[in-house]
Amino acid sequence: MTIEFDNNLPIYIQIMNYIKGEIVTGKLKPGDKILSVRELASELQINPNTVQRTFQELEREEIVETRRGMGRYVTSNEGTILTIKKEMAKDVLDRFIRGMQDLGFQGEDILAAVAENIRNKDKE
Amino acid sequence: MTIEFDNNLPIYIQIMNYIKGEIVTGKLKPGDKILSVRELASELQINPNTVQRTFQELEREEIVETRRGMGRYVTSNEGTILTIKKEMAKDVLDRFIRGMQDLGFQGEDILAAVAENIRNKDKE
Amino acid sequence: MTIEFDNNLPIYIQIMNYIKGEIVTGKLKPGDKILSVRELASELQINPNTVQRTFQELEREEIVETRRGMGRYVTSNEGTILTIKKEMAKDVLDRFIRGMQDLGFQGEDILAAVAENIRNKDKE
Amino acid sequence: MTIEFDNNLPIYIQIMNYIKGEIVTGKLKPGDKILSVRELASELQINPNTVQRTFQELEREEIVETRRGMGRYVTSNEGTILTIKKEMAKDVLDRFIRGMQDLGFQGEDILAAVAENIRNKDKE
DNA sequence: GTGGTCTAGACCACA
DNA sequence: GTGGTCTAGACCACA
Repeated sequence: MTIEFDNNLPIYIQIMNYIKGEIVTGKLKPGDKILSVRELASELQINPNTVQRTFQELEREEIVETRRGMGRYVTSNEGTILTIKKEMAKDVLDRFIRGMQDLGFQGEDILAAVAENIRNKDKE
Repeated sequence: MTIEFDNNLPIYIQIMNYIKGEIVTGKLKPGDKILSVRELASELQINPNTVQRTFQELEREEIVETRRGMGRYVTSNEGTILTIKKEMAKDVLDRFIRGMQDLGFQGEDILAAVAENIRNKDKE
Repeated sequence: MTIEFDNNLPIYIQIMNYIKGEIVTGKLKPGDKILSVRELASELQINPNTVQRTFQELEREEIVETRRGMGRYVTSNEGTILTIKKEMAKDVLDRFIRGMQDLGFQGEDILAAVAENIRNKDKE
Repeated sequence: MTIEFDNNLPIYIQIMNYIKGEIVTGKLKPGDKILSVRELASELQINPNTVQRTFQELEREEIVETRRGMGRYVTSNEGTILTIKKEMAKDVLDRFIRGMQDLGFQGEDILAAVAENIRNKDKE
């Protein structure tokens, strides 16, 4: 497991996004055990405080739960996971549309740009 | 001129984006004079130093030029403007595609989501 | 560490040049930790904001890197350092040659002037 | 007459250097009449105040003199011109040597760099 | 502790 | 008037 950190975003947010991605795409399944703070910190070479904060936030969103003395687990509540996935997707999409509109692109232009981008990615 | 500031991004970045948007969409044209540091600061109700920083960054991107003692102007180089517009669009688009892929969406799903979003926006 | 400030150049530029000199001459080595903003500010008796600006510029030139919450470090990329050293030397040299030519000195005269200057310095 | 202005140096200094260069290299001779403030300002497309300041400084250095109602002239005192030429050359040279030393170059290295630079310029 | 941002306000060089 | 620099000091996010 490696994450390429981007200097503009707090590390704890980047780890959060990474873990949420794993859960939302099913690579981490409901009920799966998660690495401990220490394990994750040493694997990513970052400060345990930072990992701690990541988990706090994930718990606040109820996508991760702590079982006393047994560690942390992906929530078993699949509804929560689906909701978060939808929220994240809406967020990404809205930010995109707004960004393109700020640059002066209209509806059809935007769609065309996405279509072209995807076609190019497929060719690679 | 008003900007709704978003707490997550530094103010000077938000003003930058706003001005770049104005230039890139042609609302500010090549060679146009830009508000002075003091004018913009008082209009936006923020500190002149913050505006100063905005302009410095815009200048570094060569989308704005300073003429000593005479104020700042949108670059007359239309090529620079076009380049920046393309960079910004690519950035927005790539970030979007990556974001959707991280959530487990594939090419066609992404396109469909954009299409639906645009159709809904049109109805509003 | 002391720098004699020259009134003609902004302080933050002078500190930049000083630090770049330390790096380029190997007194500060790749990967070395740099004084923090607060430390350097108190040592040089100048405002932390001014030091902050120095570091920002050094970072933009990629000769210094920030590790969040951990301080700043000389880049580990020795290529970058070498490139900057060459750029700086070219700059100093070109400025010199141009200056002498503007005064009406030709190639051999310039060389002779340098040779004499160096010989005199050696005697001191 | 055109000067490529460099954004880092005040315009009035750049014009000063230009005129001093003309005098010191003999393109403007002792006793020659100099363009008026208005003429020079319109030719260079700059503010007359700026030209005015240039001339003030040149007069302070006694390399230019005003004759009441007749305009400004290059000093007829050739000694003054020679002195200024020497001062300027010393300045350029000292700045150069110091710059190279700050980059870690020693006497012979510096001489070699100059020699090479001149040889290359000759080839062009 | 460390850097990043921002305000408030001053002073200066330049045009 | 216009931009550039600097000080003083605050507050916050991050590690």
